[in-house]
Amino acid sequence: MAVNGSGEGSEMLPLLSGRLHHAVAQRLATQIVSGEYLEGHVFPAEVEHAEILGVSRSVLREAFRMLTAKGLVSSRPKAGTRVNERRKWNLLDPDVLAWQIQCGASDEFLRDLFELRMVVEPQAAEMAALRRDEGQLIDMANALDTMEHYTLTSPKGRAADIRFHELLMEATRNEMLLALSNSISTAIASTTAIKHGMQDSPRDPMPEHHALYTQIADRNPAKARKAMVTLIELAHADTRVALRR
Amino acid sequence: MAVNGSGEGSEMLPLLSGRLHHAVAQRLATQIVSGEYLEGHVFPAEVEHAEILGVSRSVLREAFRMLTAKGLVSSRPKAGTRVNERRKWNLLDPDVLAWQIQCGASDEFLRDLFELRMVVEPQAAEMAALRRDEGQLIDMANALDTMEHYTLTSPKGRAADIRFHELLMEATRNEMLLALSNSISTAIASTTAIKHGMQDSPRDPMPEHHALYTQIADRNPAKARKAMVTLIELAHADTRVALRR
DNA sequence: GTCAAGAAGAATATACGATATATGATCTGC
DNA sequence: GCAGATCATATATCGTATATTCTTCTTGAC
Repeated sequence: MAVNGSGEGSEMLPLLSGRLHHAVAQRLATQIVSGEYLEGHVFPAEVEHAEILGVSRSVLREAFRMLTAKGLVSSRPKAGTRVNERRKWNLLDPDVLAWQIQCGASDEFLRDLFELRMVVEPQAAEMAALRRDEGQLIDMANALDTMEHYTLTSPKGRAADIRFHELLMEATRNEMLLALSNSISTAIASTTAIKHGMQDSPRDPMPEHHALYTQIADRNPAKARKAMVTLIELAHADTRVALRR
Repeated sequence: MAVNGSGEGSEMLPLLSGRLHHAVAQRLATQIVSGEYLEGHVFPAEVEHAEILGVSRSVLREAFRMLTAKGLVSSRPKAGTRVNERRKWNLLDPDVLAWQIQCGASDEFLRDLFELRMVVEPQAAEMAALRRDEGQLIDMANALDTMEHYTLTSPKGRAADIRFHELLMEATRNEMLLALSNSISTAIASTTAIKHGMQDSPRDPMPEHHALYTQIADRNPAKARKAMVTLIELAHADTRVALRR
């Protein structure tokens, strides 16, 4: 079998959770987004690289396919596989977003992320207020209830939070806004987990959520927008203090 | 060798342009987004599927890795590989976007796409007007010049158009907005190519582009926003008539 | 007799290694 | 400076072994 031969390989593969190629891809991706391998870096030749990592070439190749699909690397015969310039990365890919947060989000990253939210979500709140149907409204109310009950300190509460925003985006009846929201949500989820993983009591996020819900229920686009702006501003402030800036 | 054995394989692989796995991935992706294989569809077992397509299993697997990375499919042992529900697709991935247009964009798709542009780009124009520097302004002017010279009927002209919007997004100094714009641009580029591939004279798009440029040069965020709104509205109208709706 | 829980089996993706080919960057010669 | 040869490299194929998990059957209890 010899997954990790003699004294050889790095063998810090993260405990081999699921599929191997996925683990390898995650490992390489993390090293890339963390800046350990910077733009233009060429990886060792496949055969050598494979035995360094202690996996077969097929696994390594499939891992690189995933990274290629997300724009992180590109490989050409003879030239080898190299790290792409940042502008080629699929920054909105959920995985890429998650990896970046996992590797310690930079100040600029958080600024850009919340700025993007501020561009998209207030407008989306307007649209949701105009287009939502009764079923979505009920689901949103339920999501808020479970969110209030479990609070953001528990995974269930955070899931409800995500579900609420997802329903809101669903109410815009625009698939692409929904996709964008999904990407952002997964990113935010990580920061939220960090934020509430710390003990210094996080502020209660329910008031602004209820306010937003009310405006959407009332079909009031202008006020829904303002409520969303407030919500994002508070979330941004919370995240900043939680990450000590 | 035996890429396509006896009377067997489908062998309609699109002329084997670049890498094989890429071609296979594109073929499968196209069939998925076109609705030929709908949500929940399970593909044949790897061995069988590979010989149906006339490629090796490794190639097929690597192709599926790419599709998995983009959320189109997911595969588990014993269960096989199946098409994911649409809400799991990375709709903002440049490739996914391009594939969808290539397969004939639906009305809803175009509506969503331009709605997304209308949400993001006017705001981005505001930010660009406030944050652009002189270098970017010069590059934008050059892009407009070449765009005007070659017109949108030539690839060079279309490239200049894309470059102009890219520079605008770059001027927002927000990496994620830039990434989002890149995704949208590639999608729009395809429609633009179609639009100007038809003879019924396309309207001259330069006036609104120059107007937008002027407002950004003047650092006037409010007017830049309005100029962008106008530009998008016109583009949307053009696309709609070009695609006969 | 019906239903639920558990165990045996089978089909499948996953992983490994060896080998052959095509590509393109680099060097060589003119 | 340009054309061709060279050689390392990604690419592609095949055969085999393993791990997973869905299916099905059995077993047991109600």
